[in-house]
Amino acid sequence: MNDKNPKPPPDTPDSDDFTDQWPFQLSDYLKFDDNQWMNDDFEPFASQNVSNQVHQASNVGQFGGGSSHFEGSSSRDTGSEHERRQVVRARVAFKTMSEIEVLEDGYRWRKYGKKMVKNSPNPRNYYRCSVDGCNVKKRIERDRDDPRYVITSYEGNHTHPSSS
DNA sequence: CGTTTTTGACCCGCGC
DNA sequence: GCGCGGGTCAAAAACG
Repeated sequence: MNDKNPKPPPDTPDSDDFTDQWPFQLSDYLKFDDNQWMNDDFEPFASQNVSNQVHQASNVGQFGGGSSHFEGSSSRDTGSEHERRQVVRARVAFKTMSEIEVLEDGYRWRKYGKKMVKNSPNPRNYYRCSVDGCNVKKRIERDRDDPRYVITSYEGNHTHPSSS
């Protein structure tokens, strides 16, 4: 299903223009679904309780790293102007085989949107960190080819300690 | 009571 | 210029 020539990732030289499009296709990430672990600096969270669900998270791909913090005040303007927020440079994709889409990672997430994927009865859930100051986003979607698989994508770095 | 969830509407970028 | 697609926010409701 993905034997087609994968488009070479632009690698995002230094442009922070990838506001809403991944350099690769999700399929590319799925490539290392349950095989490799390219941990770079990521914090392995789920290492505590994965007995029920089938584990096998995929891995993490960290690009750039670092420092990121998005500038801008914590308070958002009321639509007066477009705040140019610098997206954090951290994207992670996970493919997990579990009936539960919301895998516990030790953080509290607040759902802020649900969207139906076109051509697929699989809804896409958007989560955001509930902690004030932390702008980590989480996207959960089911594999359209294998509904039993769940694809979790993380964006950003947590700047707060985990609860448990 | 606080927080979260839920659904719809709205916005933005891009394509044609 | 308008439409499409995706993403986000917002208000109200549901829940602990």
